[in-house]
Amino acid sequence: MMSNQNKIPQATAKRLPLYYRFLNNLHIKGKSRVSSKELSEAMKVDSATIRRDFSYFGALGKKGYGYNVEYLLGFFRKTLDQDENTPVALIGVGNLGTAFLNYNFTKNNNTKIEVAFDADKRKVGKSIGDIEVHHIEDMEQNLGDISVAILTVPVSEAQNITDRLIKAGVTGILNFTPARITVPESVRVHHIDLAVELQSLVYFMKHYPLENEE
Amino acid sequence: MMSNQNKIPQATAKRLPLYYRFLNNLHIKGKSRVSSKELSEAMKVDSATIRRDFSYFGALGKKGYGYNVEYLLGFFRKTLDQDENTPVALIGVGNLGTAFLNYNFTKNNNTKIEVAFDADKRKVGKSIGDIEVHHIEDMEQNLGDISVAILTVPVSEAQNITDRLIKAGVTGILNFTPARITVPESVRVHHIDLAVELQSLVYFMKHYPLENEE
DNA sequence: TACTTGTCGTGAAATTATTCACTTATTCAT
DNA sequence: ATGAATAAGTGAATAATTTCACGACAAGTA
Ligand SMILES: NC(=O)c1ccc[n+]([C@@H]2O[C@H](COP(=O)([O-])OP(=O)(O)OC[C@H]3O[C@@H](n4cnc5c(N)ncnc54)[C@H](O)[C@@H]3O)[C@@H](O)[C@H]2O)c1
Ligand SMILES: NC(=O)c1ccc[n+]([C@@H]2O[C@H](COP(=O)([O-])OP(=O)(O)OC[C@H]3O[C@@H](n4cnc5c(N)ncnc54)[C@H](O)[C@@H]3O)[C@@H](O)[C@H]2O)c1
Repeated sequence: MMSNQNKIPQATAKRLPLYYRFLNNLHIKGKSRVSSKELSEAMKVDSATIRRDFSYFGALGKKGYGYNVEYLLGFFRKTLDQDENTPVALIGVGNLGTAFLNYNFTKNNNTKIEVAFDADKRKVGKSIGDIEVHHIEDMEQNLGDISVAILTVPVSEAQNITDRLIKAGVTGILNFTPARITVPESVRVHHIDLAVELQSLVYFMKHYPLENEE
Repeated sequence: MMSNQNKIPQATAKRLPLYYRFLNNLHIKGKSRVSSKELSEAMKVDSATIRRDFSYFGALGKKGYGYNVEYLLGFFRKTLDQDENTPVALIGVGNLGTAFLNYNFTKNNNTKIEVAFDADKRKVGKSIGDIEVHHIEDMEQNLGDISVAILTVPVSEAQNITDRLIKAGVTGILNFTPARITVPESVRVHHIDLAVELQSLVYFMKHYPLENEE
């Protein structure tokens, strides 16, 4: 079962949480049946890609019928380990960090920020979105066994904090700073570079003109 | 005046703003020469990929020497149209929207949020990060000829606001809502789905141990 | 000058991802 | 029951991207 899991293409794996959320929404709306075509229109992913993605996990649907929403949802809940909660730490309670604390990824989601750190004493001791802000100096004492961190500190602090996080046992970092941080092979980093995203959107608009109106 | 054939691969185009920012930083630091290997280590992009990416624009380097930082930077400045400013509108001045307004993508960047809209009268009339917040009802009157929008409204409003943006002439949207919005062929949407990013990081940590990607 | 070193640019190979298009199982209407 | 419609699952084709690995050439050195 586990060796099978490793065979799933990364591109597929990245879409799984999206599938899960849409199925959950369909389930909440009371829909019991759905086709790859419907999913395709809702999620803007080609229907063949959806069928292909699902097929890596076996035959989850029925020919001529489609997919049973509840069954599929249950399958993905297990696959995405939605039953165990994953605690997350947030470092840097500034503009972005505060936004994340207030939002806290609560809906359809097993991830939750459980602790936050900042270097600014005016922020320490406060609670934002029910999460207490600790001083960064006490990070190691307050991390517990959390292995996932969201990094929203100034770029100049990014590598230094990263090193400390890794020493403290963190193995996954969602990095919002523009720094391309250096980590050992055993640590996974996903970069979300908002300035790059905006610039690249503008570049595509200018250089890859799209068809006009359907 | 623009857009030669779609010669440049999309994967390459997405990395261009990253290259630009790093070159700019090197230039500021007074570095005049750089190799693909150095760039690779700093940006965590394979050196062959960097050379390949650059080569789509011609022979920008010198064998045995590397790249001249100033020349390369100037080249990408033109390529990325860094000399013309691109005004951006932000819709939804909530947690995320406020963070973006305060930050405003100012450094090394030709994009700037110039106007913001919200439905909440308590927010209208205020200025955040020097950007005035207008009422969403007056959006069309205050958009001017802005063609890029950042969407940070509640998911339930996403499609409705999108339709209005497009009618008002917007052709590019950076969508932070979980909604997969429907747009005509002529409009480009980049989705940044933060909950999906976090969940997918966790999935990769659990199922792809000891490998690094991106 | 001649030799050594460094590094680009790029064909070719490898890998990864998407899409086509067809077979087959199932449902549904009559 | 029967036939038409539907839609999954998938082999094969195609497309996109990355990576290998090497020839060529500039720069530095003695
Ligand atoms: N806000 C945005 O819209 C935006 C957009 C793109 C990128 N970013 C990046 O995200 C990061 C955060 O941005 P922001 O706007 O929230 O910045 P911010 O300055 O508002 O917040 C940074 C926070 O980190 C804290 N901090 C500083 N040093 C620290 C340390 N050593 N340990 C712990 N906390 C420390 C500060 O006290 C502050 O609260 C930055 O790297 C920025 O470049 C932000
Ligand atoms: N904040 C996060 O960390 C986070 C993370 C992931 C996704 N998101 C998504 O980003 C979006 C914004 O999140 P947020 O936390 O900033 O939400 P928020 O509720 O804090 O902000 C939404 C803002 O939009 C305004 N608004 C409501 N209806 C509007 C309308 N019709 N026109 C204009 N403005 C309108 C509200 O007044 C509010 O100020 C949401 O769709 C959310 O799902 C946010």
